[in-house]
Amino acid sequence: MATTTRDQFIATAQHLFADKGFYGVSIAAIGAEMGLTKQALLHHFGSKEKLYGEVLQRISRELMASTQEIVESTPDPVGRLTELVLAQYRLLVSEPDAARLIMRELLDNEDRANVAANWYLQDYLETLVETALAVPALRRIGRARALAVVYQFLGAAHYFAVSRPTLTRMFGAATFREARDHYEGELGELIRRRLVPAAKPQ
Amino acid sequence: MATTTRDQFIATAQHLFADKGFYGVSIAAIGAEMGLTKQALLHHFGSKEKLYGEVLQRISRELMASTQEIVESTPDPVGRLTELVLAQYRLLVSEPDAARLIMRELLDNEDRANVAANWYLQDYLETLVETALAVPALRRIGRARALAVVYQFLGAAHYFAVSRPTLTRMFGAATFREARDHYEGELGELIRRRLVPAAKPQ
DNA sequence: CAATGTACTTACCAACTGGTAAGGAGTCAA
DNA sequence: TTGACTCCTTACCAGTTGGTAAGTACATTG
Repeated sequence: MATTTRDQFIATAQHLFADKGFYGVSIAAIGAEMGLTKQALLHHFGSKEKLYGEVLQRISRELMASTQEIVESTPDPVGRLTELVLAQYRLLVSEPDAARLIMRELLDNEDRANVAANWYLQDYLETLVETALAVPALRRIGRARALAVVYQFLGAAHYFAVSRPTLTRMFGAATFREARDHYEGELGELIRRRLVPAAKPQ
Repeated sequence: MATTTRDQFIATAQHLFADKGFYGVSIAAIGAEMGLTKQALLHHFGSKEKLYGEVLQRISRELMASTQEIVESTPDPVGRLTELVLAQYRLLVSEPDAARLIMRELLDNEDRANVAANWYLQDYLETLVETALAVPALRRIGRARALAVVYQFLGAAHYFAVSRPTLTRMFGAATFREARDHYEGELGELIRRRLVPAAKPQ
């Protein structure tokens, strides 16, 4: 409970930036959300961009942590690849603000602070590709094509993690919840089927 | 070539909005991009939001067009579902600005003008789900779970359509191009494997 | 030629943007 | 009790935001 004002700023900013994007949120609005003035924010972080950078860095660290752990504990490539994606999915779904922010970084294509998020994503993708190339069914596929395969897994995970508001509006809360409850299992199924050797040539 | 100023405004705005988001682009900037003042823009559209709405509407119409056509021409559910996703993928990849804008709409969760994009997406998803439920391997799966399955396909497609800048920066233009060249084929493979009846219980 | 309409301009506005400067209130150590 | 430090404030700034008002330049039409 001993969250410092500084940490609260980061948390509040993460939520607002996820909601409206970097340009959509003013530092005054972030301050107001906490009952403070924007100068309190500037006192702690110096500038809006630096605050944004810290938000991104915190998210990156979180998302990177699980990867290393799985790599070390799961030697079998199929299991490792599956678990790498599913763990990432769980993280993104459990922190939708983080998921949306990363997605925005993917879109923004500006030089701003997105280096932080990209470092994480690059490391993560690199690991996925390497693992994919160790899967028997994918061994002779080549790096670029392996990237295509794992990117589909990641897309299926990340896209859903970002879609709750829209899907809820479209299909209602109950249907969304049911879909969400099945999503991880279905994602596992999708991956498993793709990693299995091709069926006999009909 | 007889593009009116109005159409040019929509095209320019689409590109800039895709790049920086609604709040990241000023109407003055859109005008300047065309060598005009922002009042020229206001003359044609009345307000920034209305322009944004028109951009979204145009994209929605484009993306909706292919769907109906495929539904009518492809009776087999597996083929139809596959083609619905692949056609959407092709469209999104061939118009990355549109893809990025739709993705932003997915994130924004504001009431602004995103109704336009959501109408398209809802119709499209509804069609996907219906088709999925007609696939033998998915028949007894339930609506919500079918939504989960097709959403994975869409995620795999849309996510990649949005990622060129980032992937290029990370892996270089050559690797990206190679991955892109394989992506549609791999996406088809992913879908096919998921729609086939489950393998014999190991 | 006058009238009307379209496509644009300059001039202006209040509100807000991120950021600087300076100071107040509290704590803590010498 | 004095000085220094942290955390926050009010006051202020120049630049930008979306938008209004009013006019200019130019066709089209009567």
